[in-house]
Amino acid sequence: MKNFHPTGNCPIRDVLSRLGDKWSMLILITLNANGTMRFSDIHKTIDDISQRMLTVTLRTLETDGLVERKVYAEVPPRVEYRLTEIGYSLIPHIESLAGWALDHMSVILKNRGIEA
Amino acid sequence: MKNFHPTGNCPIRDVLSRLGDKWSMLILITLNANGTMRFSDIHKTIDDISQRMLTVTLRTLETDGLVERKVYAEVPPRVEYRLTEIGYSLIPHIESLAGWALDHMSVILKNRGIEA
DNA sequence: CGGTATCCCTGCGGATACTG
DNA sequence: CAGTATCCGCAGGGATACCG
Repeated sequence: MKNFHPTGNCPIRDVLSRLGDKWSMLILITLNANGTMRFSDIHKTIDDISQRMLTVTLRTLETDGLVERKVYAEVPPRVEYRLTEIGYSLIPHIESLAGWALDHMSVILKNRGIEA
Repeated sequence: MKNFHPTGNCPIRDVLSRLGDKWSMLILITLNANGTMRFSDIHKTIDDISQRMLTVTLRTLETDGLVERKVYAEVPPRVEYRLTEIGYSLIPHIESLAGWALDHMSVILKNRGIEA
């Protein structure tokens, strides 16, 4: 019987659990689609995210090394975000997942509808 | 500026948010690796999931049409689970994501370590 | 502009006990 | 064996207000 947590904690689960939060993937593909973006640009593009969660999620992505944060010493301040190499390498996999979702969501949503 | 929620709610987000929960992907790849499995088999394979969450997650996957549930009228009861076609079609994308995680987790975990 | 700080609430998911 | 039912804690995340 094959399992996926060989012994102790599984680092794959750990890494993937981060991407499974509400905003990470969306921010990543947004940065990929638009290149370097300012904080306010991301916020305008994903307009239903709270300022707090945008900051928190970006910080996590930065910590993990998926996003690079660049602060310019100007007034008013300017902060730019872009994908790192490793962040960029993740994009195809997210896109493929999104592609699958796009292909199958109509069926899935229909399936859910029957529950009513 | 490209965004990913054209108007109103985005169904892609909706579908993906289900997979983003704690157990769905793990159950799917477990079923894929082992074929048809009984409830207790899945539980033994993923031994740190609670009985409740295994039931709940399996029901959701069944509702979405990713997993098929087959009950045998026996005593003691036997219930078998297997991937549906659509569930099976998702596997490669999960595997590719897991592969990426496996490739990059050492760097990511190291990056996180610096925060201490 | 790009954040922090604070408060608070929802709901995911764990623990435990019971059942057909 | 394969579930339900119930209770409950906690973390994710929203709203609001304030700051350099």
